Amino acid sequence: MPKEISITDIGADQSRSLPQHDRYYPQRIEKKWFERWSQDDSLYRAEANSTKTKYYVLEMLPYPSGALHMGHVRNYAIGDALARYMWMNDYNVLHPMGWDSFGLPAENAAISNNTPPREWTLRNIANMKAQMKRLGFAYDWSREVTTCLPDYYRWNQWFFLKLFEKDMAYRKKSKVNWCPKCATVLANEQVVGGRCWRHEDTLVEQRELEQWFLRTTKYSDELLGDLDKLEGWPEKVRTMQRNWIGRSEGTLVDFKVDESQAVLEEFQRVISKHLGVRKTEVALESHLADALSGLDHVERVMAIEEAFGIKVSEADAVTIRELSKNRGTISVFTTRVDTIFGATSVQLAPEHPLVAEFAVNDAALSTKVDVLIAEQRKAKEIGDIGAIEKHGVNTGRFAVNPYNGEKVPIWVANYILMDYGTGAIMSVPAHDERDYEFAKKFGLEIRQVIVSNDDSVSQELPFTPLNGKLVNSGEFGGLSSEEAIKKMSALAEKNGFGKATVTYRLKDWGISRQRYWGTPIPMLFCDKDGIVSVPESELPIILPDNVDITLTGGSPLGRVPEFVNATCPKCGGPARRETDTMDTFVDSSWYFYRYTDAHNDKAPFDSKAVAYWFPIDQYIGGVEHAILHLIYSRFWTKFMRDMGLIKNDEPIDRLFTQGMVIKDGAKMSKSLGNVVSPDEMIAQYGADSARLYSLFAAPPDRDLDWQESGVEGVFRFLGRVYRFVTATQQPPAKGGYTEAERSPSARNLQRALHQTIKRVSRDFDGRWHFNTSIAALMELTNSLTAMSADISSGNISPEDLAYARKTLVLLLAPFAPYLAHELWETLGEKESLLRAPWPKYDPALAAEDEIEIPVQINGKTRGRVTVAAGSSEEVIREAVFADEKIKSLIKGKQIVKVIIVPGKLVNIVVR
RNA sequence: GCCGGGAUGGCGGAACUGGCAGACGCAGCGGACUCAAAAUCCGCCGACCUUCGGGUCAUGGGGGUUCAAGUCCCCCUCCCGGCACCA
Repeated sequence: MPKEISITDIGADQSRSLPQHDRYYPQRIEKKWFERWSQDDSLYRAEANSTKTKYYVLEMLPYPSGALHMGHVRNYAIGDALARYMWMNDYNVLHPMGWDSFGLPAENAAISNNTPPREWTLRNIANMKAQMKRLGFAYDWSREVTTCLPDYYRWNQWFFLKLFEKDMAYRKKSKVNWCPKCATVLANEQVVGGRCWRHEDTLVEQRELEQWFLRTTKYSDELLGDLDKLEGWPEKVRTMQRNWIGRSEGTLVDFKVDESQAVLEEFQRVISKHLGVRKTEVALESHLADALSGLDHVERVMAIEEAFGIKVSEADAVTIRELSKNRGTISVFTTRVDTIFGATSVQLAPEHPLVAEFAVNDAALSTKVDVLIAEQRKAKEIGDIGAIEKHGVNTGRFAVNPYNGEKVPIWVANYILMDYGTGAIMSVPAHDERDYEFAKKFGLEIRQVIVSNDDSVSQELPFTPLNGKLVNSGEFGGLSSEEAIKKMSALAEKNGFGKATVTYRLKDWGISRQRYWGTPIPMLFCDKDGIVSVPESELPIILPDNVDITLTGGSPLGRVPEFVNATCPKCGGPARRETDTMDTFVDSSWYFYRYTDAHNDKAPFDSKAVAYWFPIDQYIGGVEHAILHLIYSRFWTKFMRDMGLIKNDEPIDRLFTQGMVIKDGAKMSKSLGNVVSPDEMIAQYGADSARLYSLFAAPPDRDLDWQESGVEGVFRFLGRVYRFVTATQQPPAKGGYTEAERSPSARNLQRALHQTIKRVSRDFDGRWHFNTSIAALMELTNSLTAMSADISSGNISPEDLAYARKTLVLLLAPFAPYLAHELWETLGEKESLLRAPWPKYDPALAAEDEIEIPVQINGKTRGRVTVAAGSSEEVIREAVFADEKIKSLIKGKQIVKVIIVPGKLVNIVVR
């Protein structure tokens, strides 16, 4: 059963044993309100049919690892403060929470503790939910989403069927990333520097597997273009997504493979063998070579036999036939087609299919290519493909540059990537640094075809800028690079040897996982009908319990015959179920839509509910999801829109990424042993202090350096607030104050309150620097405490004091809800604090009566004068020149200039 | 290499649009209360000089713009994060 946090455990605090009436005693207060909220949390619920403006605030749902850590507390404290602030500003707030509860840790726990994943996960959820409640987070639990339960994952399956229907999900055999520790495939997004995103020490391997893919690339352009619209997102995240999508405009150019040279060489070999001389001694006269190139291979063999009086063996004839085959074209992708007259070779990735063909009859080439492949793999494994030294092999074949008919050698090189572009490039050493380096090393020709328009610019090779003009480029000579790119692309398209195109780094999303604890993919394999989808009416395909989990031997579900064996819905014959499960990022790609209608069993959600709540007004979470979750969920949104299910193009209007929680210079982690448990914090200082400190110690977007002693500080602050509200003496009633009659002390009080209202509200509405909001509340509390003499002497009316107490409590409510609720009740307020109106800022009351203006002489502060607020330049000038100190300082000097910034400062420039 | 973010006291951090650098908090020092401690309250708290009035220097380094620069411009160093032989 779930282990609820025992509240009585928490209250045991022996060191502080003073009478409780004048002491802040969080354990007592928090216990009381915890119990009340446990009985009734209806105020945390979003309202149905509300006339208020909606506000959807969401924190990223956690993986139920077992217990909350301070990073969670910080994340949720930010969201909770915002939710409470919006409630107090009369919005209809949706603030839900759920569990991203499929995933590998549950399987690992199953193996090491012999606990079924389901049980382990649900127990963790119960524990973490109790912690969240203990921390006082105001979630609408009636909408809780748990992704590992069938009422949720059935809709993953439903979506998969829709994706399959629309040809947005497909099955393909391909090279995939494999993490040996996870014993499963990883998406490209889950590989970080060649290593598994979960296992920093584990290198990802490449395996060839049949996988389900989602066509994320269909939305490449939209995913990229719409980033410009997401103005409420951090620039950093948008940039990371732009880089990830990696759009680049360029030109595809087809180079025809020319075999005549290789054929000639083969003839040389054959002839030299027969004549018993070295290959180089066989001179093929050029006319013969030309003649050969026009013949088919049989005619070639006959021609050679006749000319040299030899008999070509059957085996050699076969080789010649192979070499004579037209091997088609090599398509290269380039962003600089303007440099193509400088292309002096074509370079293929070692794993390019053509390379294997070339190597079939060339053992030497094959061996060399294997070395290149090995080098490339190794580099990928270290995670630094740039670190390997450039290496290449000449295939002896040639390709024809379609722009000038020139034959250039075809090489294979270890720095060419198969998975970008076409896996082949044209090499232009004069105008590309990498090609230059390669050409130098292997003695390839370097031919400059772009020159600078500007003589003052250094033209040292490689000359790469785009602002030159073409030379040695036939009909294109003299054009600027930009013009040339357009014209040359157009020519390629017209003549059918290429076209302008766009290439992306983004790949389709491989979602198959060879694991147990995930959503079963609702597909069947039938010997007769092939791949068949499960009929919608049969959903959900339930993930079976009692499965033997091991990390070897493929998908655990494959060992459950009751699961695997099914009936083909088309032919009624036997069929085999897909035993892979879905990537857990599928779960989190649309969970926030489910919150709008969490109990719908007819559809993933009601479109009307989504139309009302979406987009999410404010999403809050760690920057580590900048690519993964945030790109998948944008994709999912676009797909659902195209299905007609929703209207919004993007799921999230504003995104906030909070910093990490650091301790002793490192990210808090179990392995480093520097974790601070929220439970300990709560036990010692209370939930309010834990929350408040996580907001106070640093601006939310920066990393937070956790210092135990800092918590002590906010705890003391809460104690001062508690004492001010509960223990300050009620002043004697004088009654009948008008605004004009207010004592200076009372004016000061009003001013302090309204200045604080302004500062705290500003932080919520703008930049979210809650550390300064809390500092403002501390300053307010300090000045209220300092006014105690004024209060007890009756200089402040009971009404003003009551307003001060009430305002302080209201301003504190988003940050320290337990104490605020307690004090609110102490003040005799009947209305719920969560719906009490946020204090309104009155500029007139916040205004200063008098201000002190610093007076600088030549930019250095030398004195100050006090004038009425809002004084004109003239008044200030008079006050400054009447000041004795200033007078003596400028005596005998020539005044060059007097700068007066009303309300700010005065600067007198003297000589 | 490219992109994004940083660098301010012993520490975490303030300083909104160029206008008193160091708010607020921690730690430290001194004091009050107390038999004592805890708790609480008050004062001091960047460096150097000082005739105790004040003065000089200080926001990673160097230059510049300006009456005035932590803030704007140019150059450089270092740190964090992301991407990276992407053709």
